[in-house]
Amino acid sequence: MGAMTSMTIGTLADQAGVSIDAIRFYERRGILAEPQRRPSGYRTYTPDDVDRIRLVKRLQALGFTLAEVTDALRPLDAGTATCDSERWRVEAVMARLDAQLAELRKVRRDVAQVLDVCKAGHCPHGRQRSAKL
Amino acid sequence: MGAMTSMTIGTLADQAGVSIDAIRFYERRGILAEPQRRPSGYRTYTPDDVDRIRLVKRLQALGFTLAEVTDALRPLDAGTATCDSERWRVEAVMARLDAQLAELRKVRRDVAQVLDVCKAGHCPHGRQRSAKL
DNA sequence: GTAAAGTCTGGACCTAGGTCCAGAGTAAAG
DNA sequence: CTTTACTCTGGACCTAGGTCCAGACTTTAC
Repeated sequence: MGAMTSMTIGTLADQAGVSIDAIRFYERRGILAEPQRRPSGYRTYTPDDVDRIRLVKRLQALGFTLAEVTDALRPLDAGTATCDSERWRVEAVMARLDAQLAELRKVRRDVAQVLDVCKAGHCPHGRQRSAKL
Repeated sequence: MGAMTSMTIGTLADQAGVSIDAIRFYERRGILAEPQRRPSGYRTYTPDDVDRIRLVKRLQALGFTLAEVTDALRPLDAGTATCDSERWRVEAVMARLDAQLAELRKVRRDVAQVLDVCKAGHCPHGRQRSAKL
């Protein structure tokens, strides 16, 4: 007998830190696969779904749209696709993450500079001070 | 006489890489200050406005909402505030950038791992493979 | 001086990503 | 069993961030 840890939508929502409505919304959008149902019609989920949603939220927080997340996650789905045929998607995500990392570092550097000027007492006020950003 | 490089909204839009409508929208939202006007009513802008919009777009791309950007940029505006009184906003931005940097690195590491498994030929298929993410 | 291109205001409309019912059935606790 | 807590479906509604008119005026190019 397997681990058998299956949960209802409310529990999943709590564990993943999203709303019940959001979960049903993700299902409609295809971000989450159609879940198993009890005879009553109640959806049932596994702990994997918690991880899935958490990952979605992480990518989303980094600026990915839900459509992009769906694409990015496709290699992890449906056994029909092979790793070779879908790997490029993951690689695309990596490329994007790297680009974002670079941009983030640049912005950070620029903002740090503003802060330095500020600390040094040369308050960059007036409408012409943002030239360096 | 000053540099006198002033431009119309269309030029600003081109240079900053956004639409004319977006600029007027930013103005309504207070992200951009009310610009000078010609007697005709035409808005006129300076190169500083190009930089301002570019910065807004950069922060936005990193996941900041327009409201947050407005807050973050307040220290750069209106001469009434002093550097000391507004510096915390810039520091808040820095904190957020650092947090994002950390998160980005983590996600990157996780995604890289998926890719490794993939390359090693152990295709992580089926609905239970995302456990490590 | 006239035509073409640009700008003005104001409001309607759009997509993404959700939230919030209502009305009805299901599950769990006492 | 009854009460209380969940969940179901479907559709209306919401915010953010813009886009897209229409009708009228301004500027630029010829």
